[in-house]
Amino acid sequence: MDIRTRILKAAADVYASTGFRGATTRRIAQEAGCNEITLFRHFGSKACLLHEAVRCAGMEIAPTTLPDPPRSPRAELSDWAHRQHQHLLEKRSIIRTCMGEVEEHPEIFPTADGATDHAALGLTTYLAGLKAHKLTAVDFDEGAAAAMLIGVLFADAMGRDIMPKLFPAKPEQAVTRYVDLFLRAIGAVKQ
Amino acid sequence: MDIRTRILKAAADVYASTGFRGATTRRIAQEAGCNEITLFRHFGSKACLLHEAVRCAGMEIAPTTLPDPPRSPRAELSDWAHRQHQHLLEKRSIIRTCMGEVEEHPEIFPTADGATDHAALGLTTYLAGLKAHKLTAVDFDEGAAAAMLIGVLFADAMGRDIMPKLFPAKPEQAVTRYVDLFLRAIGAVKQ
DNA sequence: ATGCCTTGCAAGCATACACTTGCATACATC
DNA sequence: GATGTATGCAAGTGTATGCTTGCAAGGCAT
Repeated sequence: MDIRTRILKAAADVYASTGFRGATTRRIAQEAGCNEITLFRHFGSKACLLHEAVRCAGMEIAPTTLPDPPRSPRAELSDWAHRQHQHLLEKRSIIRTCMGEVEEHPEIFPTADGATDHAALGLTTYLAGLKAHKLTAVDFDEGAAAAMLIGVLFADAMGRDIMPKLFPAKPEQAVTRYVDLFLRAIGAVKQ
Repeated sequence: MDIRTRILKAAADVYASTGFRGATTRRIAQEAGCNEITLFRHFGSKACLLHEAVRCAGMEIAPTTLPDPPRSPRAELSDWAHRQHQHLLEKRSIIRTCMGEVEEHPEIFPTADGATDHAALGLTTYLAGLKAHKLTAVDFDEGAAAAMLIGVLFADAMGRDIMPKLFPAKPEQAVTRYVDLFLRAIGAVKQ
């Protein structure tokens, strides 16, 4: 692997587990298996390195999309939710660290082009499509509904390892149940 | 105010905005308006001080309870949800910091006696009561439902200031909509 | 072979940190 | 008045950190 890539990965890992202050240049260099100076030669400063490392770590996402003409809400939403949850679960460490430091280092937080915003937009559009195609029996606010589904997926992925009482079920089972509840909440027509 | 209390409050504030490493004894002392040594004389070490400060900051909670024989699900759940959300919103800073550092400092994270666990238990019990009293039209998993409502309240409170696209509505309006969706999800009987 | 480019090594610098020591000052209780 | 207790001030210790400097070793193209 390229040394630059190795450094970026090491920086993201160390940052995820120790935060900005804890991610010392010495430790990142050790984790990357290179000399400390090489970091500075490549990225100039610790701040620039971490900034880019977090940006790249967030960019690895393969954004799951929902079909444009919705056909089978249950199947499509279930598939989408499981993928989103899986992704959040894998990245939970760096996401939690980023969120914990967003007030001190807002510039390091991937905001506008973040995956979550993208996911929210996609889901909202999909839900609007559901209504347009008469696949729901009741009226509801797409924005609130999207926030609700994404919210519970997010909270579950962030909290299940540290608050096991709140999320006792296994990940896949839990997500399936969330989707079930969600479908009923938006009055999805059974197929 | 007692100096000990002042120090604890200052420690919690500084910790909430800068994390464990960022919460230097100098800055805490400055924030508390006392000498740095006083911290050590009272609490022995920075770790002990922060541990107790976070514990106390989390303990300030006035845990909102749900009525035992449920009567009006919409009114009761709405009231409860708004209170929970308000509380999470007020404490979002320290909660985010705690979550971001839970892997590095698990001992500082208020777990078992935490408010969230308590809230989850109370809500689960309430939902079971709803089913027992035939106030719901469909069957559902109380645990998953509780996680869903708490999850979205949590995600909203943690994320609305840093991901405004995901949570565009005003807090109270958003919570009301979550509760509406939730009531439909659990098939709550209209009253 | 020469020169360039990347990387490594050793050492160091200025700063900040947690924490300690010694001493002085106030205040309250006896 | 004497004594103990809580707090403050000044100074310092050892360590860690971000970052720099100087120099050498290796690969690679000309």
